[in-house]
Amino acid sequence: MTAKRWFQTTAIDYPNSRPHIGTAFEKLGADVQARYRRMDGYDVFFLMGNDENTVKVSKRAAELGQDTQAYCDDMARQFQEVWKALDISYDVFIQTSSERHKQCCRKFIQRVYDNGSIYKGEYGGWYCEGCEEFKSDKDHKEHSGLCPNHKTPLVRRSEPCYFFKLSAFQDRLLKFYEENPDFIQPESRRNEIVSLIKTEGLRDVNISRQGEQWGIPIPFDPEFTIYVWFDALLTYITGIGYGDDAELFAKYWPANTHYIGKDITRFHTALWPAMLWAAGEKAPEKVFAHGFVYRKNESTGDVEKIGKALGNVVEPMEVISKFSADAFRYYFLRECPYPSDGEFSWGRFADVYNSELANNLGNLLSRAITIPAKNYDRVLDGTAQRTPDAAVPGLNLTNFVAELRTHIEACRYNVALQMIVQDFLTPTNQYLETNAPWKLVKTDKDAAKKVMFSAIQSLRIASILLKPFIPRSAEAIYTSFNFPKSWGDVSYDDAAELKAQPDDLRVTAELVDGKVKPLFPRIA
RNA sequence: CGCGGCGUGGAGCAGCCCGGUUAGCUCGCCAGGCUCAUAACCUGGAGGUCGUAGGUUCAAAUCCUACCGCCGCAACCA
Repeated sequence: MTAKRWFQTTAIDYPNSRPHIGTAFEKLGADVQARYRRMDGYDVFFLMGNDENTVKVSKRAAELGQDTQAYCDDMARQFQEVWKALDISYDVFIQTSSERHKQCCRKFIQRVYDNGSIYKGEYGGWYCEGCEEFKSDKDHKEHSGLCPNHKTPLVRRSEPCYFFKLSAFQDRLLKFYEENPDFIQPESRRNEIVSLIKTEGLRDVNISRQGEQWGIPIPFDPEFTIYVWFDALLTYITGIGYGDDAELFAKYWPANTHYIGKDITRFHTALWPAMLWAAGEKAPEKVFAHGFVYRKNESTGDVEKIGKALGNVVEPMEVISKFSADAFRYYFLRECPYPSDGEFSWGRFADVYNSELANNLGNLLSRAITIPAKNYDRVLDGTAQRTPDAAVPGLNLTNFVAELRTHIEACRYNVALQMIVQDFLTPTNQYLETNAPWKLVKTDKDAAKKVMFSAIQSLRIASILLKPFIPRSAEAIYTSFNFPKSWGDVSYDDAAELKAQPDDLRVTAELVDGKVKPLFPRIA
């Protein structure tokens, strides 16, 4: 019984440098979706990986005097170390240099060849004899026909190669976009691709390289290797058993969503479906192109693209080790809209962290734990079997959760988090302020108890709503009290109603001298 | 005329598609309250000719036109 399955992927990364915060942003957004779907009972398969069969990678390894495979394996280890530190809940991590991937690739390309969508031709381009490689038309234009490295004239050169008949799929693609308006998300990206294809059209693409040692040899002509893009996209199906596990493949394909960066939208929305069709497979259901994270230069105020050239790379580990994985997750998910672009600066990071995580959420938890601990010896007796009053009475919880779901499913994580904070957590703090249980307890201990019972119910709901975003902290909140349902089983629907529980509500959090350890210590 | 996005109080954003109460939110700033809590929390306040110029309309941040400025993509930069 697999009523609901959910197969999602992120783009696979070039391992020629360690992941930076922009790379992590993509994985984060995908991870929230995976966690959210799991809470909803989906059988989730989340695939990630590294794209290793490129000349750049073998060159980088050579620079370091390392064996290419050993270099790739080490980078794969380092990437996964970062993803694990960020609590990215992937199920499988594919290295394209793995033998399994290569074998499945060969099967795929052979099938496309047999189906007549690959032909041999000549590729012409601007070649630098010093670099021994082709330069792009852009390089040619920008450097007035000279090699950017050698400053020598580029020469026109052509060599035999294999082309994929992408142009043959143009009409089918346009029709597909029309019939599946959600295929490319967000909408702005869809418009971009559609107009691009309509105005410029699609050309056949060179999918081979000649005379390379590193890469996957083409089965029907081993003199050539498969061009990285053709091979990289195939990760999405070789990772779920294409070519060697028909059952697994049938279960998960077509993918529900590919999460990618906006720069590679055309590969995923034009080349990829066409490749699949050429091999007799279905296109994926959706491609979500997220925005980029830029770096705000704190001294000049300029917004810069992240890159080694500018020396402004921030590594995820730098943030994680200084603060926490959840702090990292929260900042990017709350501050940077996934469908468009966002910015990072340490100053802004501290602002968001302090105001929302420390002051609003963290402090609320501290208040909710300390008052029962001090005045009721941790136990709110008489609350068993009773349904608490709403701490946020004006809010229709059912509608609220439904609206949050809509935002999460559309990857508007920033909007969802804003709603949780502004429409739920802040009002809960206001509720405490209005009812002042610390004062009320002196005159009416039972009334004060009811207030706390309601406030703590808000924390139960908030922790569930926050679970996909900041899993560890959400768990810490939930397990600070004896809520009956086990943390692993909670779903978003559990947040949609105020719930009674069999036992009296009790504070189970660990206390030191009657105090809780702050969930998010303020950044000074 | 390559494609796309953006320009709203000091900073960051929402609102615009489907024009109409005192233009909303977060941070910062100022004043007050509270003291359970992580110098946290709550209330109030100052601060905006909604890029510019026209147009449509009883009415425009919201629709139309032109212009200015910033940014991204342009088929191996997440």
